[in-house]
Amino acid sequence: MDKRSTKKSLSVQTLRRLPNYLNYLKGLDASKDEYISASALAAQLRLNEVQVRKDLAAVSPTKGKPRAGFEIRQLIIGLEEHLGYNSIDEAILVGAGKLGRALLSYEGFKNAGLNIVAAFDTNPDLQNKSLDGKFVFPLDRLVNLSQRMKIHIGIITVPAEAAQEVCDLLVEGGVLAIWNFAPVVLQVPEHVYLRNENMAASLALISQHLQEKFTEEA
Amino acid sequence: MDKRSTKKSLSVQTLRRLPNYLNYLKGLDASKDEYISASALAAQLRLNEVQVRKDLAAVSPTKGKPRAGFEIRQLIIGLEEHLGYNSIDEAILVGAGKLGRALLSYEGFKNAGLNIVAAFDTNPDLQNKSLDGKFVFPLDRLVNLSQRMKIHIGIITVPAEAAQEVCDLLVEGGVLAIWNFAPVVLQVPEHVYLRNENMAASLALISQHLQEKFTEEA
DNA sequence: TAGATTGTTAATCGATTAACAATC
DNA sequence: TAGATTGTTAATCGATTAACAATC
Repeated sequence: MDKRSTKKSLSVQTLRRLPNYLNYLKGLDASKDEYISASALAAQLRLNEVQVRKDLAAVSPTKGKPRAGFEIRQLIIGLEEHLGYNSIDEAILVGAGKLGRALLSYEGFKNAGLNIVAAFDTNPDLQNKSLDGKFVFPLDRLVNLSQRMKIHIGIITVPAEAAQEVCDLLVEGGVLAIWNFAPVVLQVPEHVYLRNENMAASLALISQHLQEKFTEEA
Repeated sequence: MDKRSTKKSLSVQTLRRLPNYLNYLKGLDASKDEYISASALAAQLRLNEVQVRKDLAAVSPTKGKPRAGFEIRQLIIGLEEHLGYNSIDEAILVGAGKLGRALLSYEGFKNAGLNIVAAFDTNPDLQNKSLDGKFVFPLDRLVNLSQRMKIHIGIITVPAEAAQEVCDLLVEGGVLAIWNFAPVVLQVPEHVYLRNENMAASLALISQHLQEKFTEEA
């Protein structure tokens, strides 16, 4: 049996917390402590203790030890495994504007299991040369290249107006997941997983919070 | 009584959906329909009908009409109000790297009630001139300028290692909310609202989804 | 042993969904 | 009137938190 299939699938909420655990643990001095308790980690990250304990129990390959906590090295391994950092996925990015280029040049993706192999753009000035280390192709090469390279992930960083059209091309190119940074609700077929990075929502949360702060002061 | 204080505060989940409603409604041909039903909107956005109806009821200044639905123009007004698009908040951005510049030049923030008034960076090559329409100051001007301009929001787009230090400066500068793009868990005092834009989590969700797809096929 | 910490079971909470009456 | 749609109340679901026994 494939070992992968034994990996339990985690809730969206849990998965959101994992990168934070990983960042924190990696920031620790490895030579200092071998173990960390769920309680200590919870205090640092301002989370509920039981919640952290359950999360850690779900990802740690080894059990936690009473009185000690969880083995940090094992936790890191488990977290990276569950975050998919070991299985590299290949992606193409469409829209080599400012945001697109920021993503193209972001070094952190490599360690997070994402490899952006090529970029696409309609602007002829950007085409057929490298930009931030990735070759930029014209848009009409997308479907063919994507199919031939069996790309799984498409990243959309084009303006809102162009996003659905690009999305359709990616689907035609056979991608199985789309990471959308454009502020539009895209229509995708059932079998394609759509993940929207929605900054407008973040902004709205900040805005609501500030307004509350002011009204309660008044 | 201040009208603002009558605005009910919405749940995080609801707030996340609002930008999608707004995008969709704004994309409609204004001259075509005056009303839209929660059912129709739900179908378009692949959401539950009752959920959409409740969301719309919460933000629409006018009640929905049986047999017709909600008045689109009113909905747009209500959505923009609840998303905070009418009250402009001023922000400063720290870290004029690729991602920082992408945000500096993003036109959409203006309409979303966010005005980035200045940028800061440690790199002398970038300092004391305009970049993407914003003036870039050296980091040691941050606290003073932020205080004097009574800035409410700080945006962090520096590498992980520098993020906490920048965060502390922003807090000292008196910001009330921090929008953090660096992959670190920041420590902020109680009164400061922290919003993490956590792309690692998005990526993990995509990765988990792809793995499930493959294991269920196998 | 005593006490810190894990792991598990039960209670709580909030969000989603279902059921259905009210309305135009 | 009939039927589509709203609005509301109740049921369900899942995630968080609390309580507590097990363990080293």
